[in-house]
Amino acid sequence: MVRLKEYVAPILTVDSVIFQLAGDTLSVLLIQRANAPFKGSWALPGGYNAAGETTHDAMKRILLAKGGVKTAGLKLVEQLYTFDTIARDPRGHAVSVTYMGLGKDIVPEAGKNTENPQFFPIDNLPKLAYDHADIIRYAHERLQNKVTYTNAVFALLDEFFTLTELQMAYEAILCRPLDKRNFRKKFLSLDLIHATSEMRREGAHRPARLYTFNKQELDALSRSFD
Amino acid sequence: MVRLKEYVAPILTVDSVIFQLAGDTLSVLLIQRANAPFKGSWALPGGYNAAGETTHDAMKRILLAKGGVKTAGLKLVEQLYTFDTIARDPRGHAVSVTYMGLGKDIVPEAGKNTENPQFFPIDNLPKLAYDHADIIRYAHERLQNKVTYTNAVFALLDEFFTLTELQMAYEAILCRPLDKRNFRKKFLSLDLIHATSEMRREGAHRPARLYTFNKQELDALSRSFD
DNA sequence: ACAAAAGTGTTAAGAATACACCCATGT
DNA sequence: ACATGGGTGTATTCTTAACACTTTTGT
Repeated sequence: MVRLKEYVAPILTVDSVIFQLAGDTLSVLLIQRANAPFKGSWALPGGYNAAGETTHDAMKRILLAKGGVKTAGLKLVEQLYTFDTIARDPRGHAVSVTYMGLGKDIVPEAGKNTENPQFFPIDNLPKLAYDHADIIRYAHERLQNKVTYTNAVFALLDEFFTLTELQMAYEAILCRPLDKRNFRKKFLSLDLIHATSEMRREGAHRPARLYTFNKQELDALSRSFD
Repeated sequence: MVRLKEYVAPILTVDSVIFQLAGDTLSVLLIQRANAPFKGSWALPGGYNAAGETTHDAMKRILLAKGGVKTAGLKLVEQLYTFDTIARDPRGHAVSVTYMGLGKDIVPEAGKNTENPQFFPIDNLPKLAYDHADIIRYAHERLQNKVTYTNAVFALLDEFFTLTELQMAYEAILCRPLDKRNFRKKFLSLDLIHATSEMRREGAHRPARLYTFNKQELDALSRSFD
């Protein structure tokens, strides 16, 4: 058993995978590291979690400082997994708690400590520092699962959206085409969304009805989608 | 941004939820705390994770030291979630990485530092220290999900088992009765198990055919069970 | 012969899949 | 009038759910 007097805690870090839809592709927020190690490399926004700060608070602080993104602008934040096989720091063993965040129209704002935050399409990522490519893959899988048994997509869409936008979101996340008629029939039968009286008209074609989610919070589906 | 020279890591701890089937009920390994805080209370086996040790190694070490259980005897170990809202330690903020372990016929062995490890039926737990009741609830939910989309039950059964035992395992985990004929039809159609030529005879009734899993490792189902 | 658990099939309802044309608008 | 994306229905297959009796053994 570890004696308390000898106890030295491992380094604790937090990394965030922030997703949003850019047009019809899923994209991830990356920063370009300002410091060693991996200085200049692209990486997930992450940093040290000091004593007295919850991992979620650390995530908020670091995301704003390095990524220029306010957590309040995310519609869903969820803890993913804790990775501890990486030697993140020259001082030794580090443990990284990872979070996934979802939002819409996120614009990273440059600040004193931001490290060139940019969104990259998930299927066209630059070479990444650490094991961040693995973390993103893990987050993507989690998101794919999440949208099949919950209403989590709401967090990637505007409050009001068309069924085509909804379908495009699913296609971007699941990386495969879906049948339009079946998609609509099924999704409407799930009782997660309802039509509004509003239409959106844009371009030389029939206007689209706008829908909205019954709840802007995470909700489990009665039966799994797709 | 945190200056490295000022950086003090939070305390890192690891807690394990070890499940096994006792007869036809799911049970959890608990220990009776030997030290403050919560001295004398029942709790999950858990302890400090020192620098230089992965959380998984810490879990193994602590489970053996306090719980008298060798991790090698578990058929499946999986990280659950990282909790950091608890004030586990008088010295301040602590972060706890939790693991779930599944096994069969686990017998905790008393040792120098074991703290009276015992299995308790999940529906009849004593009052627990910390937020451990929440952690167990979380683990149980995860297990319920896991057995519906993977072959994870294998880790709670012997290598050879009867279909009745398999069904009883599912009923214990899901906490509801299942239809015998539908259960067998469905499970056999999933291609996870196969019949052996062996039968088990016990008691004054027809002997039961023994089955075995095709793989003794985690495998995703083609379609979700139940 | 009886008690006890093992084993087995059918039907009906619901869900998933495959698939092609008309509609409303702007230019 | 035409180009563009929005919107809609049906038939088939597969999956789920409900349900009760016969078989094999030990005593």
